[in-house]
Amino acid sequence: MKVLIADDDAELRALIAFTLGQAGYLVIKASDGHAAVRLFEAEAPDLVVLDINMPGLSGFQVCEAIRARSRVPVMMLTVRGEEEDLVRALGLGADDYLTKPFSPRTLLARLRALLRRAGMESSPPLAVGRLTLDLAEHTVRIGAAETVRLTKLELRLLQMLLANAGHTVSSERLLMQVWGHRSGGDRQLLKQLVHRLRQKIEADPAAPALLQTAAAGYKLVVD
Amino acid sequence: MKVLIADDDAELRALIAFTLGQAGYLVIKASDGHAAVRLFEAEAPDLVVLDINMPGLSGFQVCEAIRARSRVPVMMLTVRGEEEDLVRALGLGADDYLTKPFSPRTLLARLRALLRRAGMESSPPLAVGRLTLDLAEHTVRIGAAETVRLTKLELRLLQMLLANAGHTVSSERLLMQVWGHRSGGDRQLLKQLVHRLRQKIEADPAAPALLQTAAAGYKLVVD
DNA sequence: CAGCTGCGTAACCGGTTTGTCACCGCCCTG
DNA sequence: CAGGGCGGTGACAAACCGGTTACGCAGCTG
Repeated sequence: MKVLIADDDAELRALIAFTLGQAGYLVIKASDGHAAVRLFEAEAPDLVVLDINMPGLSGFQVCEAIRARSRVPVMMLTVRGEEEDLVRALGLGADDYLTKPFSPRTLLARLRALLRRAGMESSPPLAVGRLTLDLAEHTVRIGAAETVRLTKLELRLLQMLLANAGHTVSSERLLMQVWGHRSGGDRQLLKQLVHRLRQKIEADPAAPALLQTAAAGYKLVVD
Repeated sequence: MKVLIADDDAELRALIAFTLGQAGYLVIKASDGHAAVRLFEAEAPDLVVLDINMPGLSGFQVCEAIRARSRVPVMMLTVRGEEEDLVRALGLGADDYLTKPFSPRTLLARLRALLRRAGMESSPPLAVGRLTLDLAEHTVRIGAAETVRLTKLELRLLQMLLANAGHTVSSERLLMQVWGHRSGGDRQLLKQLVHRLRQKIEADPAAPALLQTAAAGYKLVVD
């Protein structure tokens, strides 16, 4: 699931990106309206989060440009009390909005509600490097090879790693994201799950090329 | 267009009723949760506006009761800063919410956006591939074969699958769309319904050609 | 009232998935 | 060099999942 974030406030952008990244979304960032439109066309995100006040094109203009060619869900960010903005944004085809300041949790809840409404079926499989992950079908394809069926947990694990492709993800975080809670002791589970996943996706499971062990965690290596 | 408003604040209720009345909606009012549920059943409104804090049943409980039997759009009203409430409301199946205080204009804009969205979804193609679904008659025809009578639930299930023909629809989503239930243990129901539907529409129910099991859900296969 | 239909519930079966345990080899350190 | 920590591996049992059969209950209808 690819999300485009457009906001000129670098700090807020980073916060949102971090939150969504944690939740398993792939995040693309833009710091002004022109970049947002460009990235939208280049990356075809599944959801767009737009600040209204931006240098260059305003959020309104970006929203309009997006709506001219796509019905992708758009969430607008506004400052409190600018009611005119809301009416205008919704009129332009935005699907929802958030008033700053907001908490990450609220953002996530609203965003999920939006995606649920939009029908997640339309989400194209997310691809990074040679890996193509199809969330709906629970499958991966590696390069041009056969597609492989994954179980629920394997899918979640791979999704997390893919969302942070190239970077190490700590065991603790994986444990948290895949199983939801659980205290420290359960390294064994992760060990097993990684093992099972490697059996499925690695050409030579004994010498992992994709899912590599890193200090205190694992990382996905893509070209 | 009939709208049910449930709020214990008489003044706010009147304001909303006036606003919506002006805008051409037919308004029904309830001052507590029990009345809301009763009126909902008696009047079958097209949209519901629910305050969370009400004597008798809370907005949550009313929302739950409504979702148990209908997919009508629900908008919740909350007081500012009760973030827990928002998350919970959206989790219960509410479609949108407003934070008090809000202006009539905002309410109207959000409400229209909601109806627009709900309205969009009411245009599923009736015929896809070899399948022809007749919503009014509660029947399907497969290819040139006999038409088959479907029950209400079977029809809804098939309608959902048809709307996403060729793509997997998750069990959770189906559960939600067909019964209105919040996701939970009720996989049994879906299992049964799928079984019964297969008996009716599959040439060989033991080897489904149309309604296939997919990872974490089902999909309709059309040529 | 008897029978039918629609639908929720329970129980069972076989296959898959997941959790657990035991053991291995490697590296690090005392 | 012995021992402990850590990741990888294989084996096995428990839990889960989808399909199926069976039953119960409510509402309708002749």
